Amino acid sequence: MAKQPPTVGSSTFERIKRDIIFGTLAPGSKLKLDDLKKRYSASVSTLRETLNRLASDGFVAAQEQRGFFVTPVSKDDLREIASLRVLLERHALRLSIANGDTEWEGNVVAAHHKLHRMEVLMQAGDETEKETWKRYDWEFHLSLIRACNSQNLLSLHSKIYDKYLRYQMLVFTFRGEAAAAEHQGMLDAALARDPDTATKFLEDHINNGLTHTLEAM
Amino acid sequence: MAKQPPTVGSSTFERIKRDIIFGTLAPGSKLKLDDLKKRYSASVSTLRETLNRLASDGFVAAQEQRGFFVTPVSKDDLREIASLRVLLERHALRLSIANGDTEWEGNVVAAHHKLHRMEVLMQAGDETEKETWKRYDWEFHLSLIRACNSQNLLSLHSKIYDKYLRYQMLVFTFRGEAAAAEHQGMLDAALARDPDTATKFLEDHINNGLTHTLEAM
DNA sequence: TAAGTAAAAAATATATGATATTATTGATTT
DNA sequence: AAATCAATAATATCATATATTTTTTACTTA
Repeated sequence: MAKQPPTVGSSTFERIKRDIIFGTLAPGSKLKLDDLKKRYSASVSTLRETLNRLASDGFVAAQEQRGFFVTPVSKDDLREIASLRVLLERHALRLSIANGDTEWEGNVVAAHHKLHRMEVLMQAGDETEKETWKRYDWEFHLSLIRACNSQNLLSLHSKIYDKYLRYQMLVFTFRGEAAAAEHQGMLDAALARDPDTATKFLEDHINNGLTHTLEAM
Repeated sequence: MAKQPPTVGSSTFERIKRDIIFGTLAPGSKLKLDDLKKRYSASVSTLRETLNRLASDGFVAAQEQRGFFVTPVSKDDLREIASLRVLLERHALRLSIANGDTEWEGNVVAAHHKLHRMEVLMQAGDETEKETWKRYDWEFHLSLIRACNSQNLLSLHSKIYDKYLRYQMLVFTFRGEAAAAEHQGMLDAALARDPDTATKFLEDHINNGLTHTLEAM
């Protein structure tokens, strides 16, 4: 029962999305089909499908008759994204804390453990694992809200998270101890089933990250 | 300076989306490329681009190697959608009431006027204008939150609104006087710059609609 | 008969080439 | 420098072709 190999379409989608999030494809740059064809070794049909999907997700801007561009960035857009992330993730966290069972707690603890290990490493100056660290960050935040009991909410949140992530990657700098403390605060409050404290830590966490990123832009 | 004719792609997108929202394409049904080709007179490539976009928006479910389906409906999904609409629209309404200028007020009043005219008509038993009525409903709700000052929020909201709309169309019945009163309440509170009352009316409005639809399902 | 399996048919995923339309560029003129 | 127009490039769309995968049908065997 091996997982079937991903189709050209879905793997191209992931690759382009990743390249946009991690800045390999610069904000605002033109996405010429001919270039992409070489770069991702896929046909025009496949690429157009992919770009249309990414456009719907907001990573690509499609201009009728003029083709596709990497969605540009701006401070205002970042502020909007951060604010939406707060709105969605706070809400999901509250629901999750109210609904989560022991299984959920276990997953949260596990996710935090992995993230924390990585944070210690990064604070020691090791920056080789940026991507792993970001993945663990995502997994921790996701684990916290996973018991919110709304697929639609989780799906919306993950889209916003990815957009937020792009801005973080754009000006990459590690917030270190502060961010780690906020994560710890969220963990403790979640396990203590204290939604007010947990959401307070979350809100600070996102807003501090926002300030940090805005300053670096 | 005439608006340029829409491309085959975008008009196909709108048509299929509309057919899903208004139930012409039944929930869960298979979307065979060959059939769609005839029905919308577009090529497979164009259709696949369209379906991929709709999949990203959640109106179509794409199953790898097995093609596309109209996203199924369920009571739980509807509850999630309604809850998200409350979350997003409440938030946007608060921001909008805080930011809106006189221009905004004018647009809100105008949108409500048109909606109200239609509501009177519907209460008199005329059901021929369902689609116009629904458009005016959308325009009124949009006008209220338009001053929220966040493109991202508006865009998220419009996607959720459309999903909610599909459920309403699915079991179409007019809530009549009650809904009209809630609209009036929102209008008055918005003009009075009373966010608490306005969001209360909004929340009731959506939740009553939800109950109404759930009962009819 | 039920269950399983192999062959056939249908549908999808992907690629390519062709055409019409639209944008962009560069040269030319005013 | 601005405006114009031809030449070039790029996109949007479609029709076809092929490989793969699903689904259906027919057939076999327990």
